[in-house]
Amino acid sequence: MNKPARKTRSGARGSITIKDVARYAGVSPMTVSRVVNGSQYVSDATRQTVLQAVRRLGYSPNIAARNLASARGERMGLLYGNPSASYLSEFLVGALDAATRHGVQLVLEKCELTPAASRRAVRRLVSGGAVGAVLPPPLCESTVICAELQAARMQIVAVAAGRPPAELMCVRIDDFAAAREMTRYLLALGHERLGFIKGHPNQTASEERWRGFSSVIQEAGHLPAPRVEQGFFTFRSGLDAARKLLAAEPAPTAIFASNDDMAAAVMAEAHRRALEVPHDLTVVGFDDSLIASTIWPGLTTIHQPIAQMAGEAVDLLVTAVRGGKGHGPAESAHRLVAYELVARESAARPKGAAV
Amino acid sequence: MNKPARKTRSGARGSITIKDVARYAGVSPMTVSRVVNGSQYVSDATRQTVLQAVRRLGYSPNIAARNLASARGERMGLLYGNPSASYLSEFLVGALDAATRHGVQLVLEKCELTPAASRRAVRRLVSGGAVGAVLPPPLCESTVICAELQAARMQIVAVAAGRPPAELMCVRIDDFAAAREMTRYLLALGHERLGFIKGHPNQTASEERWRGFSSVIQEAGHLPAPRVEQGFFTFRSGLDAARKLLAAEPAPTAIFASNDDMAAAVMAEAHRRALEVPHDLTVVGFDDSLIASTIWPGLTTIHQPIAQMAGEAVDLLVTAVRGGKGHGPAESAHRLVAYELVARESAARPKGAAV
DNA sequence: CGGGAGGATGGTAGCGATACCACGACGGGG
DNA sequence: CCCCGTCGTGGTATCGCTACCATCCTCCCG
Repeated sequence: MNKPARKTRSGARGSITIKDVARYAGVSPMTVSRVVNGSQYVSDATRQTVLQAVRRLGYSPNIAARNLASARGERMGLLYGNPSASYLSEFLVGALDAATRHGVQLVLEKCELTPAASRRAVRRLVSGGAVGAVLPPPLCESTVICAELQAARMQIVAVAAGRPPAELMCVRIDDFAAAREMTRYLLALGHERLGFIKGHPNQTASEERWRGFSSVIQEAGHLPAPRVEQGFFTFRSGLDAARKLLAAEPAPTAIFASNDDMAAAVMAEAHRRALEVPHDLTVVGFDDSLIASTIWPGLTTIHQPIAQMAGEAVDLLVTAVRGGKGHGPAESAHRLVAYELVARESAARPKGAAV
Repeated sequence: MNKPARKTRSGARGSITIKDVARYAGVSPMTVSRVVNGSQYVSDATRQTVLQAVRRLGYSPNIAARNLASARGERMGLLYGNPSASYLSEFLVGALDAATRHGVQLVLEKCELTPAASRRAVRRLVSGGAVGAVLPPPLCESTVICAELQAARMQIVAVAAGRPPAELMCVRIDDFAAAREMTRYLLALGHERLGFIKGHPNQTASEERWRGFSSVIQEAGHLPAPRVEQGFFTFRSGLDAARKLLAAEPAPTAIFASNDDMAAAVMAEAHRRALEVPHDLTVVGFDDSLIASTIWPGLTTIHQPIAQMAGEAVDLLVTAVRGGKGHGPAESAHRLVAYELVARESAARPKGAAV
């Protein structure tokens, strides 16, 4: 004689289980499971009924049970190793949020850019049970890492690569268009003598940004040739580039740096030369990383919805991993998300310009 | 007739289960479970045997199964909402790592500092199934949030509160001692005219740092009174403070800002006045946040092992939640971790000093 | 010296979900 | 017209672990 109480109504803790849904929809638990997991072997009518029951009851699958039964750990790896590190924070927030939503575990792994370190990181990820990996920049550009991961049969999503290889899943903004918009913004303010600091040549996004900038300049036609310096996405490299740009005669009235760290460096160098930003010099960046809003005056820059991108990357990964079982091999998926030009205090009309 | 294969030897995927350990140790699975979960009802001899078996076999419990069976979702909340935001990234890394180690889920929740927003955030956390919460600064100072959380019967760990209430669990560095060390460092370099920028008065850590600084000054005795300005941990407030400090006659040769954002602002202002750091002015910060190593010259500062602290916070939380069941109420636990003075390029001997 | 308290251990029944098979209902070719 | 392949669905057996009891044994006290 067992105590019969407590099993009369669903789970002990009152949460909705798959059985509740099944009963409500008048089907078997199995069918509910199939619907929830997107199996093809369910009639449309049944599927609708079940989905409605799910919605009505507010059912959400118990992750622990699912993992236990399916023995698929469903851990997603997140390889990081970030030179321009302010990125990571927001990225993690977005990724973690999506992971929680899907009930998968996120496993972090730090990774230097050397081949040996890459291999080690990937191995740790594999032995940690990860079945997919998110690659924020600049790791997404590393062919070594990608090759290693693919050899381990992992799904990969690259985030914010400028021109990702077609066979990889990818989430990014349109760097080219964003750079164009920013450049047009500078021209619209009345700037004519422009300076540009390129990003790290290893990253394809750098070239996209540069292409965007120069395409607008060329279209405008009548402008003096912009001064261009090579940077490497670091504050230090921005400082060097700024020194050269500002030493020129005549100096540019506006400088477009390929990321925020370098833009911050331009501001620092400008101040050292007793140039007020934005009164004497307009400075704009790219990324809207933390430093952009930390410093004063705040940096006009291109906002990347980093958290959202990270979230979508995890979404993509989960879909690929789950779908990869039922359907064919993962179809190549590229996702473009919207950027936004954020105008803060670092950009204004050039000094002599008419209002 | 079922296929008998695959259950002959432990799990399908070859992983070690509790039964393997039990068989190896010659006890029942229940006993193994007790040992692993630290129940008191196990004899020492048995415990040793089991532990040895665990080690020998490399057993690690299946988290999914554990969560399923015990119906304890074991989600930990992480409330954030960070003005000095560069903190968050490293914090998340540490917290997530520890969470993965313990097999608990981390649930993020953003939270403004208003009472209404706090209440909402806590409610979301509760309904999300969190049983404990980590509070990074500055949230750990909010009595509203703490009260709300305690009302929801959650375990709380405050991180990096300067002087935490005794009844809260807490992980922090010794702000007082760290500030003392930094101040002594400045004196050892030969600085005598010092400036200090206080942190936000709402945060107890601010006062600890200030007390540390001034205690060393007082002990030294012979120095001119330091110039002190009130800051609020933001770049902007650091700029204002720096302006006042550097306008003084004679100006200080070294400025100690209560965090890195403000120190970065001091450097910016110094450069604007054509003062070279560290040649003309020494600037030091506190926290070793990202900006400290992003800018150039790099900031000499106090390194807080943020990731480690976040990890310990999660450890503490897990222990409290798990232990809270078998043992008495959680004993108050304060954990002090080691800080480190990181000397970068922003501090040097004062200009006129003998070498 | 017996009975009861309580420590140490084992047995059994799930937790909530999926894997795998079985089964009925179609539909088209031989 | 029957057989067989495929679709849609339900049943059953776990997945690895812990809750909850039942049990045995020891030791203390009256």
